[in-house]
Amino acid sequence: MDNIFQDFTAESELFKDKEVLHPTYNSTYLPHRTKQIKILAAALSPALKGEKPSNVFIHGGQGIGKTATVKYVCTELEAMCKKIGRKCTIVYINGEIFDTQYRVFAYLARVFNKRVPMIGWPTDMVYSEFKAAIDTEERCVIVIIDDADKLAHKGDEALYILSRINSELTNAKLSVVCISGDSAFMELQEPEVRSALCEKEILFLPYDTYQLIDILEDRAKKAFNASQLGDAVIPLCAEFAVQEQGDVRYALDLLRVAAEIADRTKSKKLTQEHVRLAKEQIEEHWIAEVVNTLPLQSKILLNAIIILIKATAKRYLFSGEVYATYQKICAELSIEALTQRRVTDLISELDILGLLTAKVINRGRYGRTKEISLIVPVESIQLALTGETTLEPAASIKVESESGIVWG
DNA sequence: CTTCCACGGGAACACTGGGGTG
DNA sequence: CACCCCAGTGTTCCCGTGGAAG
Repeated sequence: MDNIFQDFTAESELFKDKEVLHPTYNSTYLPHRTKQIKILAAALSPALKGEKPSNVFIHGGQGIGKTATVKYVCTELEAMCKKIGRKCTIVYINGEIFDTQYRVFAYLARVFNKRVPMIGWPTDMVYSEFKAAIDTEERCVIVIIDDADKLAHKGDEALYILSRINSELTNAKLSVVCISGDSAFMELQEPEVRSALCEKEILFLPYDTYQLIDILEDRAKKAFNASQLGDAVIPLCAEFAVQEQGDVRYALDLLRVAAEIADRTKSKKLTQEHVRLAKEQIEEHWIAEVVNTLPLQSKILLNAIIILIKATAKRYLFSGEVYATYQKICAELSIEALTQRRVTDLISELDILGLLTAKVINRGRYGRTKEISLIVPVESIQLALTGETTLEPAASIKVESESGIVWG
């Protein structure tokens, strides 16, 4: 009997260093971003003279090098400060994880060795702890807030406070670098906050096909044994990524997954066909991942939507019918149904996640509603939902066009 | 001009999981 | 220990509102 790990022991013929293709890999090779690097470096350079760097607002689409650029410039700055003996601390905060005012300041305080619980204290107390911690000596603190838009709706108070903290500091100086995938987010801030945080503004434009090819070729050189890489594989990845707004991460994922497929099937060469397969697999995985991490109520809602779509064969659904079906399913499962108000929000969340689109329309005499349509295959969602045992009884629910619901 | 439906903002509430104090 | 304070989350309740069909 073979050992179950037998298949995994073989050295890959294709990969030299797979890490390079991973999204967490920090590349210092940032072609086509020299302009942005220069502007950012100039904005932060006052730190070298013990002056306060400008607050910077960086925006542009997903996976086009914003974070990588900032991290690169900051590492360089830190190194230079060390060399010339300046105190400069750079704190990186991901607004998706630290998404409330309290969490941001608690984390910041902890970075400066204050013992602050991650929950429990009044926020202003946490804030004073942080302030006291940094103001003990002359130093420069640069706070990078990545995905600042994620923080914005629940914790935008934090941005406001950070934008004016310097007036309360005597020794230290603090600057904020906001990174946002959503360019509109800063417009929603109060005018004073906006002008304070946007002393410098840097826009990242999506990469075009040729720039993507550059980046991918560099990584591929490090990741693969060159002879195994088929022609036009990289251009194809680049092309697909351009369709995803020039997302490098997506392009690298494609390349990595394609290579894994080639590896698994023991192919001699990495081909375009592998890339196409990878594209499908990534999409499928993504849907499964998103659907599975949804709260139960959203899964029920999604279930209602696919049942309706399959039963009526309509391209668009209206919120009224979706809610009615949702209620029936809840009844069947003996789960308390949420109110329509709440379900409206859940639908909007599914929209943001990218599983469906929901457009508000007015049907005149027939009122206001949301026009809902899935933007991923019904089968994929159904597949992803099959694991959910709670939903199993719902599978028997049948729907008759407009008139209502019949039990099957 | 009315009517209709549900959108979506806002307040208020219940709960949770942590604090500090007497 | 009991007790109240605090931030945060998910929800309900209330309600003003859009805008084309009738």
